[in-house]
Amino acid sequence: MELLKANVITLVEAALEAIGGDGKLVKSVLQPAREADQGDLTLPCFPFAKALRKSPLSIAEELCATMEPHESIGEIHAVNGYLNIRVNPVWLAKHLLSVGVDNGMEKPKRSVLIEHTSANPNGPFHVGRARNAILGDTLVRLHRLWGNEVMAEYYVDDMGKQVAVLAWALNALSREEVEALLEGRDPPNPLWATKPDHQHVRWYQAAQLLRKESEQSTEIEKAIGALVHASENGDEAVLKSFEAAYQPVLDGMLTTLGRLGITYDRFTKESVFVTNGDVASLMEELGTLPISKHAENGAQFLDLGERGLKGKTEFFYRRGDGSSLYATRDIAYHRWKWTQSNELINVLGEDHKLQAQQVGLTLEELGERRPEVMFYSFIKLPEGKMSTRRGNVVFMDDLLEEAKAQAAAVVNERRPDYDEETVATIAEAVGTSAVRFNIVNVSPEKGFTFRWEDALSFEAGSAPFVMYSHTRACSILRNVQQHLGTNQQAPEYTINTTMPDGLVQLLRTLALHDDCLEKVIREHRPHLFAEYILQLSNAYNGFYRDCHVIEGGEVNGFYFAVSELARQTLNRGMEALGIEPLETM
RNA sequence: GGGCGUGUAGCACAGCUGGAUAAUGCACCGGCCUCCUAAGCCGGAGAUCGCGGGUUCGAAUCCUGCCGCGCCCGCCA
Repeated sequence: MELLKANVITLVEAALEAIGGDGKLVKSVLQPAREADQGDLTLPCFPFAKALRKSPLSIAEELCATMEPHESIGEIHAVNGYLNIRVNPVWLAKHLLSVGVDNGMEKPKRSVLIEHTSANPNGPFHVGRARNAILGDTLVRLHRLWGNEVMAEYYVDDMGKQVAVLAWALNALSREEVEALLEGRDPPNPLWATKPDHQHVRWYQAAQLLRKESEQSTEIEKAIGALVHASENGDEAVLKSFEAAYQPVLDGMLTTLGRLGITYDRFTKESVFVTNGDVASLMEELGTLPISKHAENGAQFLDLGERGLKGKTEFFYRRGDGSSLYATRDIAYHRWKWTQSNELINVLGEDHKLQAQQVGLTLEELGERRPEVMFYSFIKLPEGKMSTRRGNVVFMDDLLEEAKAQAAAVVNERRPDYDEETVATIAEAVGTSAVRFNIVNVSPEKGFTFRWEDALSFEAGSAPFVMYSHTRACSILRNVQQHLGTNQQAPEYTINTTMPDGLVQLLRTLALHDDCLEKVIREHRPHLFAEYILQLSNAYNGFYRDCHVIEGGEVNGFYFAVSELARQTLNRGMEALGIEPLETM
């Protein structure tokens, strides 16, 4: 609890000095207590034992006796060599109700460019791709909650082989040919008959089949190769035809993402850096670097082994035919990004680790900084890796439909009096929130296996659990407003000196909000904030159990103020996690 | 073969800038709706923290060796 630490650290330092210790050590040793019943802060006294020639137990006891009192300190105890400090709930309540959950840390306003999703626009969004978008969007929202200015950017790969395949197929194959080729596969879900991503992907899949298995595969490969080559040389007609091919697909993907509340501030096309000459001049500049070398056929690479890269150290940035590679364009893109913002964060799959390192090292070689990267592991199905080709994918559109249907069943069961429209609204919010939460809730670097029963769990530890706590707080607000009638003035209150356990726990949890958010922003680990919001909901439920805001026809002003602070904090936190804060459910 | 990551209760997952009794959810056992929404609350049971060594007053956490799993090691994107 940074708030308490800031208030008591000088007292602890003074106490340690008074018994002959080095006060400067306190700063690094004084830490949040591990268990809530130990207190809020703890000072393990073991590190001081040697210098003071005393046992940690007696040091803790001496410190306990020496410490000056402070209004922020509720209790202080020496236990087993630890000095445990518990916050004074009255002081904490006063602080929280006057300045809010702000813990007093400095928050210099930063401007951050976060690039995420950036999926190839060649087919519908599937759950495997979703981790990037959900983590990225959550990171964007968390930064905004912290007060940073954020640009959320989608880098559109509009000139690679994948787009070329799509463009070629849409041009060369008729609907009948496509359907004939795909016969025997799962037919497309009729629900998405008008969604272009689900439609156009059929052409892409048919083309992939032809490339692999047909007799004309070499000619097809040649045709596609020519398109790729033309696009890399900035051929405007080809780039236009690419755009015509991918844009409807991208739009379809964005519709799906929009349903999850994921939006972007800007789309930047890869081809821009080819057509505007940035890539060409970049390659010139790279060629002047001392670590740049030539291959036999004229291709060029940097030898990054000299910069500490292990394993394969040659990083090719120019092909033998003089054209650029994806990574080259990525470097040009990053140079441009540095002109847009002074802080860059990329959300990338673990398969991009090597390339991110190559790009990062190259940027440093050019005198730029390397961007920060949040890596995540892939989502797989219980049956194994997700693959469009083998047909074991879960499309996000299907998942969201299923989530909504299951949520609707729960609502119908629990609230039989709700009308159809209300049920639909709640079900949509619960479904999408549950899906998002299921994914942000686990640490990104951990492998993730998608399971329907987990994604659609509506119990404790899920988004609906959080949503439910929030609706309770909303319900209290409504009841209080009704109680106050036309006089909407919030009731006066004094802070009780004795507080039920649930209330104290809620106050302590609220006090941790900024500590957690600060860490999450610093380390790019959104799941920690998800865990915090779960804790906060749990704490609110405890408060709800112990403290009746309206009792005997009277509104308890103090309880109401705490309930409102919790409601607002929950609400903002939910927004930051992409959980829809419903008022009733 | 090399690099990076990961391994914690039946399942899932937190903790990993070293600190006390390893947190949480699911599943399991028991209790709570004349009282602000029971999608909730309270209690119980369940863990050789992958295995072996080392550093330390103290190791799930740091170092090291082994084992399992994932990803990467294209003049692809």
